[in-house]
Parts: sequence; structure tokens; C-alpha cells
Amino acid sequence: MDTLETRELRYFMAVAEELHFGRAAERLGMAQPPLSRAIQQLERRLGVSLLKRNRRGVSLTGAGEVLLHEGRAALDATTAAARRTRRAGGADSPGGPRNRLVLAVKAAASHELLQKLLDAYAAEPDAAEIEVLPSGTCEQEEMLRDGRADVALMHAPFNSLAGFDSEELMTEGQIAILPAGHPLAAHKTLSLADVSDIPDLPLARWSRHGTYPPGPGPEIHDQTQLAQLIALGRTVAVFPDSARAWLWAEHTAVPLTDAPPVVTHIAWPAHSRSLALAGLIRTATRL
Amino acid sequence: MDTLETRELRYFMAVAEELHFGRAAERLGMAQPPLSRAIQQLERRLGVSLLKRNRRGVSLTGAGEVLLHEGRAALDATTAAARRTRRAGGADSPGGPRNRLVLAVKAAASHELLQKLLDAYAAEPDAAEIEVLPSGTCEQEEMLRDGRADVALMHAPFNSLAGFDSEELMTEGQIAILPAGHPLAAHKTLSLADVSDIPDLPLARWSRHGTYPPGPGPEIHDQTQLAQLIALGRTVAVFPDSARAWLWAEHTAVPLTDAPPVVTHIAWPAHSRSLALAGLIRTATRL
DNA sequence: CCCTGTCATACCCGGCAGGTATCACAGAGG
DNA sequence: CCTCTGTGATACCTGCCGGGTATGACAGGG
Repeated sequence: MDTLETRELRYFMAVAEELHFGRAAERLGMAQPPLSRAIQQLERRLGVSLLKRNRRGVSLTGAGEVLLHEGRAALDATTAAARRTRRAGGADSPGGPRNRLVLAVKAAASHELLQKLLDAYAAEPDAAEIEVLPSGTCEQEEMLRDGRADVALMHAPFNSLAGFDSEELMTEGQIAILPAGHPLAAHKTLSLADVSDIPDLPLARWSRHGTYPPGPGPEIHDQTQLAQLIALGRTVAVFPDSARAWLWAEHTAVPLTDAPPVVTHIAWPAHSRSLALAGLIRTATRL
Repeated sequence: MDTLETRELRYFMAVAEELHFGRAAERLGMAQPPLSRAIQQLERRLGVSLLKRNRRGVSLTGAGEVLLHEGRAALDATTAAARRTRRAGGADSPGGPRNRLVLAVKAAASHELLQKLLDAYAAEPDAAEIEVLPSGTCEQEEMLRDGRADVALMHAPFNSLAGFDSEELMTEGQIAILPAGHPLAAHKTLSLADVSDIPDLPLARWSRHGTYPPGPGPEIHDQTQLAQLIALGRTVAVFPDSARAWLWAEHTAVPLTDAPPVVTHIAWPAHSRSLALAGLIRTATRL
């Protein structure tokens, strides 16, 4: 009676996101009528109206908005359960659980720290196998939530640690990366205001799930693209100190005085109870 | 293909907890054969063996243990979604969402703080209705997780804040509550060791989901029972300072020097995005 | 060797998820 | 005013699958 099958959740999420039964049905690979009926049944079972049918499209009610948020979390938890269970497959014999951990890392960030962590952990006596999973901009959170990853390196304040357990690993300042020839590159230090409003160097806009924030800067989704655009004198970027590791000859790094410090954490789902994970965290905090 | 219906999850959880298909089926209100078949299908779909059938009972494989933990979280998230959506029902008109928040509080704890919080919040201009939900020993965590509550007052280190967002509200020391006539009641202060091993006053054992930890003390599930047993000179209890509010004449409170301080937090699910909740938290942190 | 407890198999049935065809209705144009 | 289009709802049918009952297979205990 108060069950909420995942199928129903999937259906509702599709409709709530598309705000259109036809498109939602197509996305789900089914016909529109059964989808309509399923949503009606869902509303009846919950005793709540979720959608306002406006004869010209659909909009969410208050309850619908709640179910959109909570349902996302529930679906993520469910697929996470499936994925992590699959991954634990074959690990039957209690003698050698042959655990494998998936570690999500923002591509090309924290190179040095990651290297040290992997080396130190590999030296542990009962080290599990670690699979490093490169993730897009701020994607580590989703990866932890939906089970693609078991543990992640995150960077506050860019990533939100909400809902995860975490330990602090490292704090660093931020630098502006400028074209070597630019006038500002001669400064000893800069402020955020100095670099956020340079007329000839608009800040680049990072891809996030294929979309870009509005603004004048170039659209990028890749560190190499960015590096190249800076080298060409087309843009400027703000990065943590450790980005110095991949600077080109055509780049100049200038410390920012008022940028918030970047804190690298190791984070994992709060309910995790894995021995291998505990070992990795212990290793990380000892670095 | 990688869906994991909630029905399957419910079935597996039952079997994993009972470790017995017959009893699990009974608990689920169904016959045993379809349950067996459902679990087999689940194992085939996941491509993973979850249970070891020992011809004499059943035990979990490694993957089964993982699914037991992750599945619990997923099921909680799903029922939470259903409950919170139901509760948001009728809140259709964006003009007046008539939000109601459910606040879980350990019964009889933090009386004074709770009173101040409710008063202060009620004075806010756009205050939602607050339903106070008394919870058993350390039950607030489950209530937040499975959606029975939206926000809770928790007491570290007794409650675990893992997986929730929280703000610290208050820190207090702990006291021993003794029968007024007892020799130890004459002391100015005591240590934990002093009260944990009094031969004639064994520490009481609190009910937790109907079961009791082992030990010599009396079994209780209610503050009034405890108060009475102390008054009768049968037991001693350790409580935060604020418990002085409900002491009887026959009780004596003695501060404990080495007991860890109790920190009261207001905590909520990390993904919450409710305006009413935000208002309550703002009010709470300003107290 | 039989009895008991336990899970798997065999087989049947009814309900419901899903498909197709169609309706009802609101807006846009003419 | 009528028609055409896009939308979600309704009607009806069908096949699958979830669930039930009966029974089998097998390990332990007496």
C-alpha cells in the first residue's frame, strides 16, 4: 500500500523532467497511454495529485516537486545497491574477499596527492585493488550517490560534502593562470576582482552535463582545451595551487590573495561499512 | 536490466534478515516457493550469488552482505520519498504551500531547548506548522532516513550524524542521577568509574527495538520507569545536565567529571531543499 | 530406515502491465 | 464557424509474470 515500486518512480521522474507524457514515454521506450495510466495509479495510491494537466503541457504540484527530489535520491540509492552488489560478486569466500574499490577523481586534479595515496595504500598488507575512475566537473558526488564509485577525492568548496562522510587531506591556495605575455602576469599577486573582469580575457565556462552557464567566455569541457586557450591569450583560469604541475611554458601562475582556499577531502557514502574502504581512509589520513 | 524493483529488495531483505525462506515468506505474507523463485531471478539478473543454500538454513555471501546494507538504505530512501510526498499533499497552490515539518525528538530530552526553539520559530513571519514526533532511544536517525521525520534534534555522541547535515545547538556536561539517600550522593563530583560499578546500583538497560543489552541492571523503556527505579534506590543513571529539569525530590544529581560532553544538534537529510526547513534551522542556530 | 525440516521444481491461474485505436478538448488559423 | 494539430485520457485486448498449491530432493536426527 505504501510501497512505491521503482518502476513507478522511474516513470514519474521521466514525466516530471520532460513535463510531457509523449516525450517521457518515448524516453522510457514505451507507449504513452500506459504511462498516463501508471502515473494516475501512482497518484491514487499516494492519495496526492502530483501533476497539473493543463491541456497544453504539464506542470508539477508541490507534492510533485517533493517526489522529484526524494525520488531522485531513492532511485540513486537503488541503482547504487545494484551496482555495488554486482561489483561485490564472486567475493564469496570470506577468506579472501578480493575487494575492489572504485575511487572517483576529478580528471587531472590532485595528481600528486593521488599518486602518494595509491602508492601508500598499495604498500598496506591487505590492500584491495583500487580502480581510479576519472570524473567530469563536480561529478564525483553523483558517482558516489549512484554507486558508480565507492569513494572519491573531492574539493571543497566546489564539491558539496553534504550527505557523505569525509576526512580532510590537504588545503591549498588558488592561483590565476594567465597567458605569459599578458600585462597582469607581471604582478606578484592578484585578487579575484582583478581576474574576473578582464575585458580581453573572459573566464571560460565549463561543461556540466553537456550544458554551459551563460557568459561571454569560451565553452570548454577539458583541461587541455583550457590550457590551449590560455596559451593563445584568449582566456584566464583560476585553479588550486597544485595545477602548477601541468602548466605550459606559455602560462604564468599568479597567486590569488582573496580566493577561498581549496580543501581536498576523501569522501564516501555515510553508511559504508567496508573493511577495504576503512583501510584506504586510514592510509589517506596518515599521509 | 539493472533495475532492482523494490519488491525484489523487500523480498531479499526479508530472507537476508531471517536467513530462512519459510519464515521470510510468512513475514512477507506469501508462500515460500514464489519467494525462492524471486530470489533466484534476482540472483540471475544481478549475475551474482547472494545466498549460500546449506540445505540446513541459509547464509549470506559477500555480495549478499553488500546488498543487505545498500538495500536497506535504498528501501529507506524509497519509503521516505513516499511518506514525504504524501505529507506534501494538498500543498498545490504555490501561494500558500502550507508546509508542515515533522521534528523528531528523543522523548523528554532537551525540553527547555525545544520549547525555546518552537516559540522562536512560531514567531517567524512565514512559520510552517511543526509536528513534534517523540522518538525512542536513538530512533531519530531511522526516522529521518525513512521519512517519518523531516528534521531531528540529536545528541552526539549517542546519535550518529553520519549522512545528515547538522548544526550544533548546545553543549552540556553529564550528571549522575542517584537515589537521594545513597552514600555517593553526598559527593561534590563523581567519575564514570565511580558510577559504573556500584554493586547495589547496576546501570539500567534501555530497550532498543524491543531488545535489551545484556547485563545485571533492570530493563526499562521509559524515563518514568527509570525515575521511579532510581527513587526506589534500585539503579543509577547518567544523563545530560538538562535532565535536572525532571528530577524528583528523591533524586540527587552529581556532576560527572570525565563523562564526554553531550552536544545537541539539529539534523536533517542532506538533500533537503525545503524553505520551511531552512527557516527552522536559521531560527535554531540563532538561539 | 523413516521422519522432519528445508529449499527447489512443476504446473496452473488471474491480474496487470503494456500495446493499439480512439476520444475529448484547447488553440491556432482561416 | 469550422478544421487541423497537439495533447492527455479512455477503451479494450493480450501475454507475461507474480503468486498459489502440490510435490520432489536431500540432509540430519532418532
